[in-house]
Amino acid sequence: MDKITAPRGTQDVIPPESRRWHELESAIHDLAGRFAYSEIRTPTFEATELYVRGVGETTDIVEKEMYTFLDRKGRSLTLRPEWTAGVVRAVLEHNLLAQGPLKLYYIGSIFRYERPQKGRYRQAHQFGVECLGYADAAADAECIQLPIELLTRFGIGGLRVELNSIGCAACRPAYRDALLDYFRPIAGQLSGDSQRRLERNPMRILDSKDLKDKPHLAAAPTYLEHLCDDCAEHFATLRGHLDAIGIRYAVNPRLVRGLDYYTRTVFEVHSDALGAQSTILGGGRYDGLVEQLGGPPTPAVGFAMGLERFLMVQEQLGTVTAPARRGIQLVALGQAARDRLVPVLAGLRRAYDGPAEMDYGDRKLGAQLKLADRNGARLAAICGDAELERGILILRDLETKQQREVPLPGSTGIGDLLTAIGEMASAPVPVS
RNA sequence: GUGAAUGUAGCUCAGUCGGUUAGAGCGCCGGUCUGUGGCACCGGAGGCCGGGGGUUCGAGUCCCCUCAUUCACCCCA
Repeated sequence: MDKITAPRGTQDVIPPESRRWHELESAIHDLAGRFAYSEIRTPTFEATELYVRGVGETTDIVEKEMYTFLDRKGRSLTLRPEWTAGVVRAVLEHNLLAQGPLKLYYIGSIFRYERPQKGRYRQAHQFGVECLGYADAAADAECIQLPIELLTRFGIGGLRVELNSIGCAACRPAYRDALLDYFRPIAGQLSGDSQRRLERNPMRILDSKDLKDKPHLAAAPTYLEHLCDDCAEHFATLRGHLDAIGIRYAVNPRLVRGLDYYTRTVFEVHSDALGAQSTILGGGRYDGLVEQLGGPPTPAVGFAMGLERFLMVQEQLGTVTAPARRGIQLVALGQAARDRLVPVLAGLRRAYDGPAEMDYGDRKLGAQLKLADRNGARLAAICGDAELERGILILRDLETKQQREVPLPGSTGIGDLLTAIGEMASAPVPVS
């Protein structure tokens, strides 16, 4: 029989790697809080129709990447390929916009049926925010600053921040016509993909990497020349904000993004450390989406960041720090000592603010100290027959090798032991 | 969906022209050291050589199929 393995494009997060995930998630919750975002959790699957309408019928996501299935009653459901549509659905369902602007963040899985490669998986994880109800460019600036703060906090540099504006419903038709005027006469020289894009979604030709298309892109009309007054002013204001905040970016007139709902601001952050899938996060403004999904006209802006990619970049560019020694390992020599230490261990786990561990096997002293070392404990508390008889524990600092004796805690509680542990664990670590 | 590379111990990898009992390093367990970790030395456990079929006296090695992984294309996080 074949071994059962994780499905294609999925991954197990196992120790010690899981620690890095936990640290990242903690930082995300902290940072989102500082920016005054509240967490939202939506279902892992939604009605297929939501994504078709929300993400756009002509997008790759909807055309070929969705995990869609029928449930037992024949309803078409789809595993979440991105968060925004589901978040907006939930916001409307609970009428959350009735109370004014709304700032939400999410963290969790997305699913896309794609061929896996470096930085791309069938189940991936994203952190993102949706800032609903603000048309002002300050909201756009906030959505760019937030993820960059996160990257900075993890010591990740060397990033490219790209920015563009892709206009609004007012100016898009004119720009679309300009694009068509430019590309139609040369359609025969474009790649097959781009020829198809020409009628359905001509803006997508702009970010083609096909060698047949590239020569024609440089001279193509850019949206920046066709923005309406309002869009141009919004873009200028945003650029002013980013300068004032101290965020460096490059305007990329060919940045368009693959989801239909974007308006005005679009941005991406890239890292060279990622290989071909260099986007670590992307986002933009989507002023029409809420209305399109049946809600009131509501300006909105947000971003989504790939956690796998974040961790991958961090590993290469950031400072992945080894955890400091922490906690205590109880070392019991023999069954009697082990029995005696069970309540001590239980007490430590109630009152001591650090990992408290004990080997339940019959390993000898050396082996248990090795275990303590590997577990990253700062202290070991040794107890064998001699110590039982004397009613003491030997506390050993695994860093400095200093030892001292403390009374074996009895029914009176572990206060003295805690004090001793605190004193020893705060001793300076010799620099090696 | 297309293309290429790679699948041998928990991990990273050797394995000659097809040849008899498949190796190393790291890790793990034990010993040297009856109760003091990291170092050193010694020993041990651990393998359907991804799976199936074929060629051959004989296959980890050659051929076919299949599965998986990786990288790239498309596109995205």
